[in-house]
Amino acid sequence: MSELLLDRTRCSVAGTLAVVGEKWSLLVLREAFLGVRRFADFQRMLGAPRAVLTDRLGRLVDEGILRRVPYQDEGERQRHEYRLTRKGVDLYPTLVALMEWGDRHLAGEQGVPMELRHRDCGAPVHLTLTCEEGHTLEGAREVHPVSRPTTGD
Amino acid sequence: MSELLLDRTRCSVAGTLAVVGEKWSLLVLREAFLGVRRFADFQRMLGAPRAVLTDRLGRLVDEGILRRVPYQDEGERQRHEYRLTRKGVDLYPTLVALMEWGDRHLAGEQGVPMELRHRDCGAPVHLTLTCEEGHTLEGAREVHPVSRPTTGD
DNA sequence: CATGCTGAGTTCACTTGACGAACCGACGCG
DNA sequence: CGCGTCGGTTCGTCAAGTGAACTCAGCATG
Repeated sequence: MSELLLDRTRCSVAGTLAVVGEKWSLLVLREAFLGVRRFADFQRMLGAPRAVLTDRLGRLVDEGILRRVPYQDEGERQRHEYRLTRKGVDLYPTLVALMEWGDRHLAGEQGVPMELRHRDCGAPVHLTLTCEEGHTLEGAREVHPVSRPTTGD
Repeated sequence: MSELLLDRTRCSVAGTLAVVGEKWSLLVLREAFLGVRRFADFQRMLGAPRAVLTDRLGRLVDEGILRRVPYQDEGERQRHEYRLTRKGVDLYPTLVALMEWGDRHLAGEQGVPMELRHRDCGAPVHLTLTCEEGHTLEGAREVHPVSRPTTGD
């Protein structure tokens, strides 16, 4: 029960959602992981309103999740494209987690829309909970949350 | 480049976000994983407007992620509490993924607010990408997405 | 040189959603 | 009976998302 009394204002879940929890943000990132880089392509793939897309891309750049990189096609003026930074690439497990849940609980009779394979061996890839001792955990019941309020003082 | 032309309307990321992507939904679930079950406790921990909380809880129940369970304290009338279903528990990796990203990229000088430990051995728990051959992947670069459009017909 | 096209935005009117405070109704209690 | 609590609902306001129209730079075309 003591867990219920913890301060959760600094919770990292809330923090992350404050950064990427707005509508379209995670879908923009999904596209980025699938190789989309240009404004028009994001727009075409997502169908999001342009104003929202402008805002989300700008915000993700501000947060250091995407970076704007200039490029110039032949016979075209210079434009810029959006690429994942390290910080952005680190969001990959979040997208995989969302995808796996949808695959398990929302996929219709057509099966899952997309599979992730290990580039080296071709085997399907999954997210697993593991501890630093090397054990594989089956689920949330085997995890014990420990609060660390203001450690170090 | 062919990836760019895939149909992504059935994408599981989008599907999952349609279910739990609204504001507060994932924070409600965070609280549920930390043991919160009652309306008033959700409200107190989150500070969300009551109308929104009513809506989100109802929606999560409709989606089969939470279920309403009647209970009765001594000297109290019967009420009901909200508990995670199997489908809800399966969202745990999503929350862990969000938390780990926040821990890595948003934690200030106070360190991370909460740690997850293996209940059995006490070691810190992390999400890892693994393939069915048992390899541990370092990140998104080692994953190859394979579309499976309308398999089976 | 005027015209048009394209990518990337911006502006605008409209609808939807979030917010916070007030109100409601069932129930147990003194 | 009046009071307090829990779990909601209602309401006015304000922020956010939506889609269509407009803008603007620069290359290309006639």
